[in-house]
Amino acid sequence: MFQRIEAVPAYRIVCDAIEKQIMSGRLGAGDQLPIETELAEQFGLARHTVREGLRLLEESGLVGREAGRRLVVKEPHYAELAPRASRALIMQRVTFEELWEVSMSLEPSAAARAASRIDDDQIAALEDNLRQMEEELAAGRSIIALDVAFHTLVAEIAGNKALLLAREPISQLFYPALEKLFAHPLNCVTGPRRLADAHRHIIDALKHHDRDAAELWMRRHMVDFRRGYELCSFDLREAIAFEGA
Amino acid sequence: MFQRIEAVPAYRIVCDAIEKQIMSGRLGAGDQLPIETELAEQFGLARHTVREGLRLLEESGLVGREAGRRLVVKEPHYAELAPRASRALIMQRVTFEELWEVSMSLEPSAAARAASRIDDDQIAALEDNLRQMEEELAAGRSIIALDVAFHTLVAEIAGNKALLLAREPISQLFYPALEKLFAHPLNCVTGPRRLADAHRHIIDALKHHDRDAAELWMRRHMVDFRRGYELCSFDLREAIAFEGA
DNA sequence: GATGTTCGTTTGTTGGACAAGCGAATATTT
DNA sequence: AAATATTCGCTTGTCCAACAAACGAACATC
Repeated sequence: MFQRIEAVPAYRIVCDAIEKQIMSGRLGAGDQLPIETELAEQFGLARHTVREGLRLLEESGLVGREAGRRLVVKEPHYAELAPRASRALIMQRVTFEELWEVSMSLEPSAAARAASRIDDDQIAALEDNLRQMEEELAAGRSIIALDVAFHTLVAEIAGNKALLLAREPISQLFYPALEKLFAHPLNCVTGPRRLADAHRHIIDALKHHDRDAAELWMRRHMVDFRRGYELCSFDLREAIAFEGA
Repeated sequence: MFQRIEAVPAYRIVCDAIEKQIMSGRLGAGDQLPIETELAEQFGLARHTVREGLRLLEESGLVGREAGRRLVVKEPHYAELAPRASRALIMQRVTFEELWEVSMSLEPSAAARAASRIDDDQIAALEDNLRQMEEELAAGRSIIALDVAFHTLVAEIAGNKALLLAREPISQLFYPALEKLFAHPLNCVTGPRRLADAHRHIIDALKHHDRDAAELWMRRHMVDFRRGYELCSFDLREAIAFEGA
């Protein structure tokens, strides 16, 4: 007969109100928010209550602090949204197989699209990534961060904001998976080598604006990744490990 | 020569500290957090500072309030993470084309996977969704929410947590796109009808555990969606409109 | 022209305080 | 005895008042 009532604390209303101003365009990226005392006065609340609302906004990525100073409205960036999503997936004990399946859908088509749109600067950025990778490889250091960065670069070149946002949390989670893979004796030498070679092929395809080749090599690259995982007898259905830092 | 220094406010340290406890498993989903005064004592901070940290945690979805009472640790759910991501995409003025492209990668493979795993209860849920849709259709009401729900159902049946998280923000944004589409005279009648028919075909394929048919029909369904958009001479590269509520 | 001083502004932090909602225990009524 | 009312303690949400630290700007000094 009556609807469920749930009280909304004032600090949440503050957050929603400011968010609404932002989403409606009355506050745009770069604009400064009024100072806390002024907000408190406008809302008719204590400064502290307003501050709690601002913390909510801050964590949602809509506003940011500029070097300890006044809060400014921001466009949330996929790189800030991703960690939260990654955390959620870890807590839900996502498996390698799940991550791989989604990447298998997204990465090849990202490569294909990137092939159509890539320009010289972007080619240079990819080449640079590969060069650094070769250096680290020669020095016997880890290339995992560079690998994750490479794939993000390709996705950025593809120029699809939805794709970028969708794939980043997943991409980040390959970090621990790759670490595990390259720590295994069966893969610690050939694995990174094959990875760099695949990136070489992908870059070549992108350079020639060859959609099909880019897609194909990306697909092979992903399949190879999974095969390496299986070769080491890792369980594809086991939860991805927690990455400490 | 020296690294950049940036002061970290205490409330953020509080957030990070508690988050670390959660991610390390020392605090698991369902556990209650200590009360605010106790946290303040342990951290050696004022209660208010701790509260601000808790607001950050709250917005990140790691803790939640149970009916105004004590905070409990939660597993962030994709349905809570999605709105933030959707907002980010709207602010970045994501286009229909971008959303469609990603969905074109994700939805068909989700359907294929769902075909392998679907059980009777899930079939019933889909059938129920379609039945409701037919009702709304007959009553001349909007079927948009049911359409979005249908696709989310299929993704849930696919049983891939990473997929679910990746697609939901995008799926949500088709809401305004569909509204625009079905408001157009060219599509307000045939559009919803074709949509329901496609869902019928998809359900049939899923029922028979026919991966290929499910994938094919989902793909056709998506292509049809785009075609409808083009038919109405809508600009695929225009930013998706802001959805008020 | 570079460095130091002063000062107002704004945020981060603290302390103490109180009302309201909730759970549990206890008292009261029928 | 069962249902209802009262009381009480706990915890959160909110408020008020205050101060330290960082910053920007204007000004003074060397």
